[in-house]
Amino acid sequence: MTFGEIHIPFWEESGHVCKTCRVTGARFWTRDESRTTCGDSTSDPYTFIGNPVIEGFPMRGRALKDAMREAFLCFFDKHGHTRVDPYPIVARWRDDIHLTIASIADFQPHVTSGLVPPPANPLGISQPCIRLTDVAAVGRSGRHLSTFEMMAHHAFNRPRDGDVVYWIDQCVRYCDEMLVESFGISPRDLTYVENPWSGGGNAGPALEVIVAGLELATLVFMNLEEDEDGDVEIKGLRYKEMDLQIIDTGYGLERFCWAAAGTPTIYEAIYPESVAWLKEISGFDSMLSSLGIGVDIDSLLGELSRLAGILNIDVGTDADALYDELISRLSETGMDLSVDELKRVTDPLSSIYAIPDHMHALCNMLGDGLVPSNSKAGYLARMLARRVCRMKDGIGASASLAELASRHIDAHLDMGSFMQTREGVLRILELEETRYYGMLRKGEAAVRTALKSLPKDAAEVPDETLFRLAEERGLNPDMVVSIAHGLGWHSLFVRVGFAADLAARNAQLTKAAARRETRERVFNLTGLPATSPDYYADTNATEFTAEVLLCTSLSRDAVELLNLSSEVRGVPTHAVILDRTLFYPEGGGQLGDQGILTQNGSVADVVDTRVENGVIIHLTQSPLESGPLSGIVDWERRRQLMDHHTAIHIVGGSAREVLGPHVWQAGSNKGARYARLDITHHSRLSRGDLDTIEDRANEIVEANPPIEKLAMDRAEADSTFGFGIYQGGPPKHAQIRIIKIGDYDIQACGGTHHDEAGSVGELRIIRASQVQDGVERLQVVAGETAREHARRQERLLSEAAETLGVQPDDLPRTVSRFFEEWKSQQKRIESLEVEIVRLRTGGGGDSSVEKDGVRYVVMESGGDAKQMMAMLGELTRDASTPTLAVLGSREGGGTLLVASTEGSVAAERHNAVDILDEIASHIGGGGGGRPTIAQGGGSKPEGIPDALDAARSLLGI
RNA sequence: GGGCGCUUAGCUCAGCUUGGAAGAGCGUCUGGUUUGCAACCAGAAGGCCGGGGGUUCAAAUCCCCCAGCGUCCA
Repeated sequence: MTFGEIHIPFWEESGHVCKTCRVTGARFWTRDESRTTCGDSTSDPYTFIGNPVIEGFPMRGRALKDAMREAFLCFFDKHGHTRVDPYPIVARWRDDIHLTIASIADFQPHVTSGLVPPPANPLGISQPCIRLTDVAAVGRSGRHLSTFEMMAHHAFNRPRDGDVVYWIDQCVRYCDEMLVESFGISPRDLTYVENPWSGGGNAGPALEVIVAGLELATLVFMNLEEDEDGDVEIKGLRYKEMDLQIIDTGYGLERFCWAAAGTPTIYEAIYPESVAWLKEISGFDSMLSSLGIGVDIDSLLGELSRLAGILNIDVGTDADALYDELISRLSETGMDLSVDELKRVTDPLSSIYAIPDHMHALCNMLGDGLVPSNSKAGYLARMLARRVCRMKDGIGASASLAELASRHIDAHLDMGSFMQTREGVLRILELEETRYYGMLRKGEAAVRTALKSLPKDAAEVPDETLFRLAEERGLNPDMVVSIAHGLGWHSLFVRVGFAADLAARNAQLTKAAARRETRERVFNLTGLPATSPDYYADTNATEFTAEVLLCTSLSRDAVELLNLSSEVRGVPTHAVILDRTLFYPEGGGQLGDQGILTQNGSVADVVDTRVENGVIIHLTQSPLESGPLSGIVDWERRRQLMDHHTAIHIVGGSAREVLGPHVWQAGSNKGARYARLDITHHSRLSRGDLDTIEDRANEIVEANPPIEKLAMDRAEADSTFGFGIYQGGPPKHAQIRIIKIGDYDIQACGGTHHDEAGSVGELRIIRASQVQDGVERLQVVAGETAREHARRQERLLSEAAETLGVQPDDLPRTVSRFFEEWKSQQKRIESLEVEIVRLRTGGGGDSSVEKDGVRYVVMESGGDAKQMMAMLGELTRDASTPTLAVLGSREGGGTLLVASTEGSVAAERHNAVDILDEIASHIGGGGGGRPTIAQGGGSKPEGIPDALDAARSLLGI
């Protein structure tokens, strides 16, 4: 028996036989002795279309999903599973993925690694998921979705401890019984295909559950983890058995719905209202009848779906070849139509199908408090919003994005379970749509410029141009071509295969970027026990005694790697590890403590404190011996850090209250000199907004609620307070510390905080800046720093006011008056200079010599380069008097200008650059320019007369 | 988190590759013209070319830093 083969008593008991698929070669189990294919091969078309295989579910859309979900969960309720509420769709408890992509993602990494117990065992769940990897196929394949619910039953086993809930045999029994009993699937239609799974460092045998050509579920038995010394080898990697062995199942809710509805595509089963409405407002049916194709649309769609299920529609596949294939397959079933006709049906239809799917994903993401952005998870929301905008415009639907959302929410969602309000979602989508059209408008100019050199009858846009427009301007090739058509390039089209090349190019760039350097470990701490963090017991304590466990010197490279904050004064030379400490190490955005360690009368300055794996490292400027010492934390600094940290929590709570539930902490930094808080928000913040947030924050400070510090298990904290507590990022431990400031703000946080909010004192939000789209950075000062900030502002004002000799109140008016005056005087100087030039160069004066129809002007003009240029203009611009002028000035180390009247005999006869090169040596410099105008400079102003003489003799005058 | 791009007149944008007199369209103002117009003609005003360094005889243009904005990817 090799890896992945599954022998269980259930097979024999239930009359299953093992077969090998004649198409794919896969091993599969079936009750149908005559079967020769596994059910999931190119020879297994969907047979449930028009002929549902799941019975007893006559409803459609949301009601169908609700009924399916309930039937599934109910079955597992009855079989000893605890029902667990779904997790949010934005995976904020993880730092490796942005969106929840599977039910098991809820329990990674801490539960699956064994660090934290599962919320229940075994458990049943229906987890909304979003996967955007195949987003391009949504709407086209008939079965792809970007968002779906993964129904699942999970069990977590520890066979080594004799703690086994159930394993493969029981899992398959549950699955089989449920499909047959609860959903009325005919046992003979079921196949179980062996398809071992591996990925992300784990592996295990797995079964795909197939009915009527449709994969309904996957049962994964995760029991292996990557290990160099493991005894199982899979795809070149070695694995060993895990302590924790996990039943990881996934049942596609929407696929169950489809199988029960038997509709041509999955979209009609779950979004029937949206599909019908979009067809209506886009005039799809009238378009169809005007097309006059003699084929029944429903049977055509059903046939397409059947085929699309077989033909693998992927991003980057050659669409034309696919269409040819479809046409020939269709004609086999008696449907004759041209590629063009087929496209005119499927192109708008794919949008009509994809829009509800995208809206579902988008509303879920925004409902969970996500703010569209140009990076991270927010970008994924923006991408979906823009895809919808493009598609709805493409099919000529007049509804706005917000209208689409409004209808979608009414038909398919329950806003009550969301963090964001309905108004909030619609408002954000309005903004997104505005941005989208702004981008398109700007895109028009970008396309015009990029294509400028391309002839109007060109057929192809250079690849490089398309790549650049896509990356810099967000214009995909189709958009570029359609904009170009509007601008007069009528024959342009996107070359076949370009989309695939673009995807490949992105993949390559991504791969290159992924080669990230693994961070070097600065300290070698092996064998050291975790330091006792005594600062938690009493955040006001500053003096302590402890034992030195280790003191090592720091190399310059090590100091470099530490990336010290600007608040660290001096360079640390040693790292000191104690058994216990009151020094708070940098963490959760709060900078490390400073202070002193005293031993036998000698004092070591602690300039910063860090932590690695629970071991706290004091960075000192002198070595210490093993043995006892006493330490004092710089209380002034620590107090300031606490002021700032507590203030940041209060401001976060206040911002959420003022701006809305989409406000999340996107990062923070708390030093002694200032603190900043990055929050997610869809618009720029005005000073008025900041004032409102600041006022509310100060109200909270004045209300002086107690600050509770609770230690809790992760699962308990999740269920008590919700996922909002992970403002500071994914939790790193099984036990987490909760900071609860009244009811204003509750977060998991490892920082040091006051015991009462009032201790923060004064709190001010100095300014807001945008760190990325959708993320605003608030600069906050509190306590003494707030007072210092106010003093500093006053000083700036009074200094500036003093210089101008006015009162600070009059500064804005005075400054703008001075600026206006400065500008108008600047103007006046310029016009006077022009006048001077006119006076000095009138007719060339005495320096003018006429020879062979050319006027020669060689003179020392004075003035700077700009004035001289103006003079040259006066002298040479008049085409009726061909002129060659040579001007010199002693300013700026000596400046020489040579110019001729363009297009005249003077220009034909002389090259200004040649003349300049000849004479520039007299001022010890050089220069250049065009044949009709040259300028140069040097470092010997006194050589100007010589240079001009040289010019005269050169010109023979 | 990693790229790439943009910032020039009140607005929308050229100019930068290859350094050499700061441009266009729209808008504004003045005058003309017209029964009338999102009309036409003539002219004018309007620019710290985002900020700061550097290279150069010379920088909107090349290099570095900062800021603001946009966009792609993870």
